[in-house]
Amino acid sequence: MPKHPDPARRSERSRQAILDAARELVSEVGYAKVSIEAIAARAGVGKQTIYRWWRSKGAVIFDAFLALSEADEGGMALPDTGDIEADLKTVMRATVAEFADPAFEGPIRALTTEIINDPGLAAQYRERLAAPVDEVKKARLRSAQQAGQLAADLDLGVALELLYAPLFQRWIYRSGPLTPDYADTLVDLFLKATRP
Amino acid sequence: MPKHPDPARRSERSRQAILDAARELVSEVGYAKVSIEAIAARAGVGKQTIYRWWRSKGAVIFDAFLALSEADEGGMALPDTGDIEADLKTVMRATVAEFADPAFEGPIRALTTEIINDPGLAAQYRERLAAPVDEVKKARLRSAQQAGQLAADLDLGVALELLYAPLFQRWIYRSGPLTPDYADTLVDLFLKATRP
Amino acid sequence: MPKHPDPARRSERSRQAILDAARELVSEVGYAKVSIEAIAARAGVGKQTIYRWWRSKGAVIFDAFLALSEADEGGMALPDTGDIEADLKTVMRATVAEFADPAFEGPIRALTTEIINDPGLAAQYRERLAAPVDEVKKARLRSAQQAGQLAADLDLGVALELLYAPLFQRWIYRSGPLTPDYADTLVDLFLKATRP
Amino acid sequence: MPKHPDPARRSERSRQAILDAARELVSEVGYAKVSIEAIAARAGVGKQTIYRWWRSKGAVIFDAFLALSEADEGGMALPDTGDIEADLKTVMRATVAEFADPAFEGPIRALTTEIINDPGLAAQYRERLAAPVDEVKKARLRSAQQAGQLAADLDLGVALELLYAPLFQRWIYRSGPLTPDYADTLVDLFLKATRP
DNA sequence: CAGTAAGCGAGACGGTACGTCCTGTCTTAGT
DNA sequence: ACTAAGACAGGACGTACCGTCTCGCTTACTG
Repeated sequence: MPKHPDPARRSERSRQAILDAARELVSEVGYAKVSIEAIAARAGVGKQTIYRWWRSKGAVIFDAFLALSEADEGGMALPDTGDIEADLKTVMRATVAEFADPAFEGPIRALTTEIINDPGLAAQYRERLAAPVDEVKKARLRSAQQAGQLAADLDLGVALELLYAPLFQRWIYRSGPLTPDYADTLVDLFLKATRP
Repeated sequence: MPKHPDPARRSERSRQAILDAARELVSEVGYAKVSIEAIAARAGVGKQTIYRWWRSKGAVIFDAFLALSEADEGGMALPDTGDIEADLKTVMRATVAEFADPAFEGPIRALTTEIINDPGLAAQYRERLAAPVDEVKKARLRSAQQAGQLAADLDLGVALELLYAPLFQRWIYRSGPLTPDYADTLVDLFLKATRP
Repeated sequence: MPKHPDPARRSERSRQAILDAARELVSEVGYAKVSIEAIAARAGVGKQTIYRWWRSKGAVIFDAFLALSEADEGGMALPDTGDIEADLKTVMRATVAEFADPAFEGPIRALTTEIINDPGLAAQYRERLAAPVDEVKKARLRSAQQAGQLAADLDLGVALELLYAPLFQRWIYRSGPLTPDYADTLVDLFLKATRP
Repeated sequence: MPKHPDPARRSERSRQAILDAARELVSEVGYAKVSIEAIAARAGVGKQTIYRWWRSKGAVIFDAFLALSEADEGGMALPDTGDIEADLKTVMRATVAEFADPAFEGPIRALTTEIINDPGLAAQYRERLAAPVDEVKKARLRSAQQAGQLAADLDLGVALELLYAPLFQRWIYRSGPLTPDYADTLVDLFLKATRP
């Protein structure tokens, strides 16, 4: 049985220093070149303190960004003008812009890399990062559904996949440009596929 | 000026030994734990010989799997019974099964990891692995298009994304089961989105 | 002012457990590989309890063996048949045998290592371990002196050095065999050097 | 079978840098506080290069001092005025002074520590450091023997032990002062024990 | 006879060093 | 010229301990 340290004795100051250092280092040198040694040194912390509480470099960095995103969780909401097409295009154009933003690239590619190879991290990602965001998106779709703009029997989970996955895949493989036009195209196809 | 080695003098025997060793090691210990040293040792080759011809571990392993897949490139074709729905469901169910196959997992996740972080590898992937396969798929869609089963103005590249990306995303994030039903659902949505 | 803990409150049970654990560990893994952490763990004791009462690993282990040897201090006496040559040969042969005993080796080499590098430990060694034993030996020599078998002006401390140091040095450097013959040779030389 | 690296490929420049760094560090911070990491850093050498050629810190430092002492091996000779008592007193007083010299202490205590616990090192010490020196001393004794000043059947190895070991033991245990008088006393006892 | 201060087991902490592994470069011999 | 072999400087790995530092708990003295 793996022994877990007692969380009650955990030093909050060290935890914060580690997460901060991890974030800084990732943005300075890139995910791949971050080492646990460097995080420990930057945080002014013994390496053991990292190994005591995280299983891997990926887990630390994941936590670092998780903590970041959980901070600004509150004020998330999608526009709801009643016009589902207009609203989705607004949102998808914003998403496309976000994916095209170079500052966004590094950490997210790194994160995705880790998630691909670590099922545990994937589960955490889904539950703590993706799920809350998806829930907000589903709320907007549900509203449209009740307004009769989307098929009543539409599975909203699958719907989100249909809408977002093409964009995601194109971003991963860099297999095409991420433009507002592309966002519109995806919304058009999505609406055609999901209308009553 | 970087000196490029003379490809004419390249030892074919060493090249093969390296690619074989790379393939074996990936399946034995997993992508992350494969090292260039280990490949060299297994192949009975000097490390320099690897560094001379490849830029990174990722490039070697990519080449190793590329060579493998280029071997059986010839006989690829999709069913064309005239019934686009049936044909797509057949293909998508097969694809779903392939993604769910554990033997398929390791190497592909590793490959995807590399592709995410290396634009050069991504380009190679698209051109040498994805493009030929996509062409075959597009041929089937074009046939349906000409039969009036799909919208005439449909962009086939986008179409492929719409069809396959949801599956791909679900596989990456392990965010849902990969079942025949799911394949059917995707085909249904796809056909609804793309019909004339 | 360095604060000294109050010896009155010292837990005898912990003290014993620590000394026992130290002894066990030394004989199990050898002096060099014993750590204070291991002693504490084995003794079921907090590390601080060791640091509170001892200055170093060496001090603990020294104490452990000291306690051991002080236990059987009583019944020590050298043979006195009146024949100093025979008596010394008996004793020296026994000493040679003791040094050649593998079970004796490990701890004593370890102890000597510590003593060489720690003057404080050396002093303790001389006063608490060597002195009592030397006193017994000197008593026998004094008896011989009074019987006119040894020079009246012989310094008994130097005499003991002359008798035992060659053996000790040979043992340290492993520079020659430790045999009964060797013991006899040393006694012969000693007696020649010290007779009236 | 332990694999030994090929000595032919060994870098002489690295070897020298390591031995120099080892010597410097020992005299700067003392044997116990020297680490292999520090030697490597000071020498501008990878740790692996040290581990490749030496088994332990002790072995490196031993080699460092060995190399040093082998440098000035040539001009060693003991005085031979024909008066063995005067000559030995000269030599022993010098030896006593050497042992009492604080600059001499550190490294030699450290060396002795290592030798005690490592039979391999002890063998090297005897063969490469002690033996040549002992040979010179034996030569002087042999000369006295031939002049009829020492017993003809005296074993010169044992003789050296008788002469030097008491001093050595007193130095190790710090069990008495190292003075010229003490040197004289030892010579007197030695000559009494070994005269014809 | 409570109150309090010590010693105690436990173990997290900032650190240092360990010995191993691998990287990418360089050198030597052998085709 | 290219190769197999492998030494090299460098640096990160994950582990083991160091000696210090809280934590609550128990125990024994004291007011």
